[in-house]
Amino acid sequence: MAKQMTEMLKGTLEGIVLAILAVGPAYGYEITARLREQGFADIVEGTVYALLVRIEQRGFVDVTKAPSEKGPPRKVYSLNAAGAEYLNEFWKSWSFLAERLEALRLEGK
Amino acid sequence: MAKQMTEMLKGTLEGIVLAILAVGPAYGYEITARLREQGFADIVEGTVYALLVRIEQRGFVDVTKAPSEKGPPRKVYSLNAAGAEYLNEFWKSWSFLAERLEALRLEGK
DNA sequence: TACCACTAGATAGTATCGCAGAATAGCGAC
DNA sequence: GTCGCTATTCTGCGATACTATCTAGTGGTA
Repeated sequence: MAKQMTEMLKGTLEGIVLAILAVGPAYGYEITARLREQGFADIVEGTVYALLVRIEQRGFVDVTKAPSEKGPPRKVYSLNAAGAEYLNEFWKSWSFLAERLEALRLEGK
Repeated sequence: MAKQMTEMLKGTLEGIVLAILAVGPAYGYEITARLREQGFADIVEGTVYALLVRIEQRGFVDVTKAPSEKGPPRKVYSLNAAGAEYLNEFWKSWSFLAERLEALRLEGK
């Protein structure tokens, strides 16, 4: 993927993962796989796990353990109230940015 | 500013500045002022100057000096062919991200 | 003179992402 | 029963970009 994507993801990936969790609880491995399916082919697992640790420490998600058929137990994350509010702020920031960029794109041609 | 914006700007601010330069040549102080007018109130000048140095070193802009009525001479940046192409790639990355996020936002409610 | 607006830059600090690899845990084959 | 495979999580280092704050030079004005 374009190297620009790497930098663009900083700050947005967090929102993306929170948005995924807003749809329903999920665990790290699953989230990574879902991102890959949706076209974020180059997102490394380590990145997702680190992000999950961060949002857990900031209290945006609740965590439960669930057994897996194969492999270590899954850590299932679900968005809580604080996380939902933070996600809402994220959407505001994103909307602002997207509007500004759309305006610039039109202006440029 | 929401702290989210700071991280979100990484990778996008570069595209924003290039898009501004696509409209017409401009110098650093002017670009900063224009960003502030457009709602990016908290972007500090040092950020813009550092960014301009980067895109100059990567060969995306041509630079000329122009005298100022008040103050030191202006460094006027204008987008060249390489910069235009890079900006085009930026728009592609941005479009992809914006589409994915829009889909997620709809899915979430 | 002193201050303000304009213009450019430098330094140190912080946060996020990529990469590579280790660690853990269950299941089937041999 | 141990070897290997898959699923799942975690960790440490390096690269990059933005912020905050400061330095510094020019010219007009009170």
